[in-house]
Amino acid sequence: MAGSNQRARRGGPKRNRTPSAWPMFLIAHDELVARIEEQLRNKGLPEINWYTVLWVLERAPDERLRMHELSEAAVITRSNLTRLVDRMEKAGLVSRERVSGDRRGAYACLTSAGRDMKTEIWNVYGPAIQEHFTRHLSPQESATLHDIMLRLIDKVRGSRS
Amino acid sequence: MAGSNQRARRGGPKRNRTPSAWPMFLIAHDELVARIEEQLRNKGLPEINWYTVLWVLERAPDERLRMHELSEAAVITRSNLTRLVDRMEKAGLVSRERVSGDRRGAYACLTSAGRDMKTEIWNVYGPAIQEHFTRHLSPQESATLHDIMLRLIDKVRGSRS
DNA sequence: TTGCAATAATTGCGATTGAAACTATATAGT
DNA sequence: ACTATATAGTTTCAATCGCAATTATTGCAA
Repeated sequence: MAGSNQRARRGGPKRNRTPSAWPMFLIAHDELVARIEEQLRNKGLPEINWYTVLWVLERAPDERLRMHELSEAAVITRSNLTRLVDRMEKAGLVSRERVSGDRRGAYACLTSAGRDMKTEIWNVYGPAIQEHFTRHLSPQESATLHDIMLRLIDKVRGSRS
Repeated sequence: MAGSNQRARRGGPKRNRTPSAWPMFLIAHDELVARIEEQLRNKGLPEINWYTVLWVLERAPDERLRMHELSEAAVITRSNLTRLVDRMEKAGLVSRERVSGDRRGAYACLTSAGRDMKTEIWNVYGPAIQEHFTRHLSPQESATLHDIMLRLIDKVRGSRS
């Protein structure tokens, strides 16, 4: 393999490797989520997952979804969703209802308190996203970021099945 | 407020809002991390945090760092780091040493088993990052993503102090 | 030198997570 | 109809997390 060196740089400055975006991606995620959840907590509001569940349910036909559908739509594992819905039910934001025709199943249904809470969370969450995320991106960058994330999601999902 | 409508679209198709990149960012993170940690687990290797700690320590002068420095460099809260180092110490990958001149302090020091483990993890982690992340980005996109994440980190940190 | 705020690290505790096991019901193949 | 297999949802258990409180030490200022 002698001679296979690409552009030997004897004694020259170190080659500039393109820095990997991966570690920055991890750090940005952790810090943004930590900061935004801190802001929610400071206002006595629950965590992001609660908002996600409420958001998904509000858009669902009849504002209700089977547990497994909600699990998939909200990207929360089955067992975590069971417990999350337990807590949210205890807080009166959702209710469970039986499914006619499939006695294994359960619906998670949005309550009106849940609808209100969704708004209340958004009043803090929305501006927080704006302040810490959207605000610092050009429309161009937002679009690129969106595309990239979508592609990564698509690929990683494809690699499982 | 009558007349304040911007571009009324009576009966036309819904307006195209630019989709927010935020939810995709959250989902991409969760799915990528879940998938990559699954691959690590499948080979009997520990989670990403362990790698981060080993990586940071290896680059530190004398392969050791004060707990609070390591905490900052690895972006792990103080209390979580204490317990993470407990586990890693139990596994023989790092050791704690007293600090001369400050009896409150402790160093976390990389052991040779830790150095080996870092390599072993990287042999799976590196390719996994490539497979699920880097591989799907053009060099251009990687650079953009890196810049954006760096900027977001910078801004969110500035907003705390 | 004494007292008081700041710093380093750890710990306690309740909440949340992940993975595997479990229960109940539904569906398919024979 | 009968067994096997798949699906829905929950539960268990151990591991991890976030936060506030705690312990020990240091540095500073009166």
